[in-house]
Amino acid sequence: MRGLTDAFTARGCVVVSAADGQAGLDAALSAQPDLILLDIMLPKIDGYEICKAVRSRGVEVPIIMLTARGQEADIVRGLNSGADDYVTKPFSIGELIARVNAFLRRRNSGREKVCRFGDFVLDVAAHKLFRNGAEMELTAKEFRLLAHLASRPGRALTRDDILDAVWGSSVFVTPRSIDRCVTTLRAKIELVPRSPRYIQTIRDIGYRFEPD
Amino acid sequence: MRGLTDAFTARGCVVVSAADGQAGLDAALSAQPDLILLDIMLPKIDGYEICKAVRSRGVEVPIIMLTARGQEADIVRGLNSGADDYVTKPFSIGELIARVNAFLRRRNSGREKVCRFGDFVLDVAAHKLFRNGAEMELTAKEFRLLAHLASRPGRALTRDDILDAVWGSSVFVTPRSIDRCVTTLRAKIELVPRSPRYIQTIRDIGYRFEPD
DNA sequence: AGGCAATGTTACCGAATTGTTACCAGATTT
DNA sequence: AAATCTGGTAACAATTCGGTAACATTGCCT
Repeated sequence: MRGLTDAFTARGCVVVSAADGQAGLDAALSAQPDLILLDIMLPKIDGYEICKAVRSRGVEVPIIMLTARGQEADIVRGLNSGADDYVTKPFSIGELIARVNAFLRRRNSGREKVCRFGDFVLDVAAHKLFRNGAEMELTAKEFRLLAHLASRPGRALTRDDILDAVWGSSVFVTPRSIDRCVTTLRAKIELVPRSPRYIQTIRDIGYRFEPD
Repeated sequence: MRGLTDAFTARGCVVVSAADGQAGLDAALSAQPDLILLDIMLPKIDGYEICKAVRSRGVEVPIIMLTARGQEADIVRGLNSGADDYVTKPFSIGELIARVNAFLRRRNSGREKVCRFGDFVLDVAAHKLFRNGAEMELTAKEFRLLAHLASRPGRALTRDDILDAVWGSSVFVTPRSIDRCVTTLRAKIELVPRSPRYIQTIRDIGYRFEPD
């Protein structure tokens, strides 16, 4: 669909297109797009299967299906295989763009890549932490730990959970390594490390990140 | 639209419906729904305005618009005023439900379970207990005990059962440890620990948690 | 190879939690 | 009514847990 590609590139999007189902699936998994437009009628693998395959890999990116068929059963089937929206041909480019925007807007407002707390800004993508606009030095472990805590604000995280996410499930380290990392991290971000405001310890459980 | 209300209540949803735009706007802001179905053609205020009004209050709940009009311009306008999806009449209930599910599925990933009783809120995910909004300090054992009791309200739990769930099947402790923990827990949450309202003892058996 | 920073490990300390024991009161039984 | 049983609870003891300093190790850079 050259027309679609042109329309979106003209709007400043970066478009990756694929000729058939298998190629599209590979592209979806490797290119990590912000949104997927998926035609149902495809050579080799049909759109429903692609959709399921993508979702089964844990990819949660919005998927909008495009199809000539307008039967209710198809729509239901499409949405149930993991699509988020469904547009039937013929559709106008304008409508499609509006729907795409609706998803992108949502994503941008909801899951921002930066995380704010107190007078800190944590930019995960850039791997940087700022306090009042000034960049702070964090070690790799400290950063990952902070990012993981901050990504689940207000939730109690067990030591195992943290170990898994920050150190990786395969490595073996003493659970005390967490404490040590927490100590150094607190020394950098907490005003009073002895009575932490952000990284709270839950005795016998683990830690909890408390924004603001 | 009685048909819609019935269809969703039948599927276990709690439905709040409103007769006109103003009422709907009020309801949307006060009821804090998980999703809004919004008819465009409404008396008093039209759907686009409602949509903008809801969004301008910072409410980010998914909004699906329902309309008889299928013109591209209307669709674009709807999505641009903050709607996430747009369904044109006539539509089938099945399709609508599928679309609703697509949004709710997306939402449900970060669902938190809290447990309310009296003027307490027990937030297991955050590992916190609140009384009238004020956080209370509980020790790990107390918290686990309370969470276990509260997760089986109104049921008689044997000492063995509690020992297993809270202390773990592998550890060996005197059954009296339960009593001690119950005592300290009651001291914190019961108004009159001597005649407990929530944690009742069943002689010769164990305890029972009585919500409200 | 040497130096340096980051990270993991161990040990010790203090504090808080938790288990145990003992004693008491009320209920139940004989 | 006395004996007995069960649970509440206070007091004490033991244990556990997390903070942190000191030391060891790893890996990288020159």
